[in-house]
Amino acid sequence: MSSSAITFESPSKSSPPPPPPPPPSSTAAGVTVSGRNTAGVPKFKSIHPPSLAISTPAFSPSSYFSIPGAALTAGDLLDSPVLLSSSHALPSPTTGSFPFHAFNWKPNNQNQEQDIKIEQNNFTNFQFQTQSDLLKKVETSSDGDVTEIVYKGNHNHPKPESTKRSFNDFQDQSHASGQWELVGTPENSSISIGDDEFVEDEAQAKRLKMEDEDEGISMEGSRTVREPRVVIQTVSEIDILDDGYRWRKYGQKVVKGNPNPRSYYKCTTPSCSVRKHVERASQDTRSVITTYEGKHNHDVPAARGIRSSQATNSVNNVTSMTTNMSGLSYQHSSNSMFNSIYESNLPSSSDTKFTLDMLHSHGGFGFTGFENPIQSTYMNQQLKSENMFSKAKDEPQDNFFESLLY
DNA sequence: CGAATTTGACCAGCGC
DNA sequence: GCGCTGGTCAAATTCG
Repeated sequence: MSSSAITFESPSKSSPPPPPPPPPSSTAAGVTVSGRNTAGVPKFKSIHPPSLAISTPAFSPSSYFSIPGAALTAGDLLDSPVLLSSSHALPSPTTGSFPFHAFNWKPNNQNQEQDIKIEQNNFTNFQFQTQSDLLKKVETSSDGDVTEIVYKGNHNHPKPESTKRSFNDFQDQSHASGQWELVGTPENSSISIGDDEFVEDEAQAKRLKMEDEDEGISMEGSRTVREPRVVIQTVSEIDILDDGYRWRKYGQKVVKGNPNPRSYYKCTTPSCSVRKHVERASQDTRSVITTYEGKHNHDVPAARGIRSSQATNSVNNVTSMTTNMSGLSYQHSSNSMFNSIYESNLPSSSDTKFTLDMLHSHGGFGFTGFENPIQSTYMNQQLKSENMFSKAKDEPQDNFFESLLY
């Protein structure tokens, strides 16, 4: 497999409330996975996960997206947990899946679902298409594979209103926000998506960057093979955000650059090697950074003490709530996020549908540990506002959201 | 009493 | 080689 690294640079956050001023090095806020830089583009220094509350404009002024290194093939991208985001490509708060209405895998905007499927088999026509006048630079290898895509410049129009405001509204209501990022499998492409809401957390960002650079090295040199990794940063008063799985704490360590200890957890399911570690951001103790590593080889454990009918009702309730708050519809088709379809109602591409199951089926984004974290943390944040989240730590396996999975 | 947590020790990778 | 650091192990302890 050809190695590739995706560097994704998002603009400074443009949504209210204005974030604290980012450090100078973050004038073009964003993330880097490979640690590479592109001439003419300021090298950003750290990962800036977007708000889970989707207040994040992933793309806008000086958006930057590059795929340096070797050719990017369908397998490269789709065999990785890469999810590309634009200003509209926001993860579903309930599914963790992404509307790809702003990120078009092919120039043809029609029938994107089909396009995505096609792209899984043939990625030679990969293009990044935005809705803005961005300067775009696409580099391809001799065999036609895209090796690098660089976007430079500024939007000459206001950021389209869409889910962002909805999510901001939602965020305001929930009094909680979150950030998440994806860090790909080392053998594949990787991407992080973020904004600079937490740029002030330099120590954390630096550490994350270092980790991501490691990923980049491993990607290009196959130095190490690591499990797919997903980093989720959320604002929460509690450390342990229930993701539906059962975890056993096996260690705790204070790591450099963060006075807050990092806790290490293993999935308690036999033969499942998924691990995660949780820590609070060094300079923003409200932020909980959860890093998942590995891939669950099992379904979410059955909730204790809840009946399926109750769970069903819960699903309906939360789905409805999310829909109303975000303006996005959500179809819950099974207990797996990857079987869910996230459908955007945005006018820009009302017909966009994207199922992570597509990726999952290719063993790429197959990071089942990710499906529930996104879902549960975001939803937990919603419930937090309703004081329904207070039990999460005390009863991490029995919480409301776990029941949603069944 | 089984499960989960705590915590010090140990190990491996890396830089100097 | 040595020290630093992150990650893991496992015995002891606590919890439900």
